[in-house]
Amino acid sequence: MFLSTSYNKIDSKSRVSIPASFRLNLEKNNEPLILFKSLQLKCIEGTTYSRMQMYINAIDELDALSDEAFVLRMMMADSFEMKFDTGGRVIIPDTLMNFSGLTDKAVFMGIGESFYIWSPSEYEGQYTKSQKILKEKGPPKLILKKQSD
Amino acid sequence: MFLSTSYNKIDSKSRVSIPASFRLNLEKNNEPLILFKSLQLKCIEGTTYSRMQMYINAIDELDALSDEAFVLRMMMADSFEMKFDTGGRVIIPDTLMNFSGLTDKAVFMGIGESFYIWSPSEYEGQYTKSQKILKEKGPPKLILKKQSD
DNA sequence: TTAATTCCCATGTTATCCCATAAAATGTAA
DNA sequence: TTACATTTTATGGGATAACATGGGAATTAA
Repeated sequence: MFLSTSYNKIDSKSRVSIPASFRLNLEKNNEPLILFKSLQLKCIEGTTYSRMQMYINAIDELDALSDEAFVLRMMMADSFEMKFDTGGRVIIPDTLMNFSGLTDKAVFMGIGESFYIWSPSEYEGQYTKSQKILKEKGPPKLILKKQSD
Repeated sequence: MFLSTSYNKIDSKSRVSIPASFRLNLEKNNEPLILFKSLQLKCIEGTTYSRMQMYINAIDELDALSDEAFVLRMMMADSFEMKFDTGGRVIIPDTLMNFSGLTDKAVFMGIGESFYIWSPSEYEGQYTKSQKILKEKGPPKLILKKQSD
């Protein structure tokens, strides 16, 4: 799974190191990395090939002519399979750079099954927001159950 | 299970020994250790990989746009998988050190499925507080039941 | 040719590994 | 119980490997 947060530099060639622990997680499961525009937030989302496959399968469950299916198909069109260089870096496509407002620094934020890539300023804002929610509403009440897969 | 309390030193490299009994509990079940920011308290929380996996699974069950999911994702971003050196130590990430106010001494406090890491002063305060509540309200009334999983 | 892209190697920093020692706990025999 | 040996823990420091990053050569596209 993808955990923890790290700041990495984006160089003049749009190259950025994917955090080693994220890479390890992908290699361990022999999974290519997919980057795409987040549907809810102003950031890039990264995940495994097989989780992306689950999204695609989910589209088939929807009414093919519905707005939801339309939006999801558009998301697929803005998805990219990444290739790593020998140093563990990828080149972020321009459309994703522009969409997320990335320039020279990227914040990688592991959220379990996937991760977000933010511009530092956008990240700060979201983090503050989460702290505020936590303070106002308290921690989420969860019923944990052992997974069954 | 994580039980009992112990004080350990944090050295200049931010290394600290995880109490042997905690380590044994992890090794016995072949579980990696995860450290993360407590949602309620000013301390670090430690738990098993598989328990963290349960939290992640819970995210997918929630509405993706809900506040609960948002806070849980941030919790993942503030979580770290630890690697032990041959002496049973881990390096505590800077963000966790700062968040919990740790400097050169850590108090490990086992609470069953997970454990807390406090700065000594914070620990003292919490301990006194719990004693006070106990004195004022008396012992909590519990309904014990055998676990069924 | 001129960009842009891919590949490869160099570097400083940081984390990880490995060995040594000290302290504590445990065990054993008188 | 005492005295001593053995094992397990906690901790310190230095060597080594890994990581993030910069830059240049080779390759491809326009």
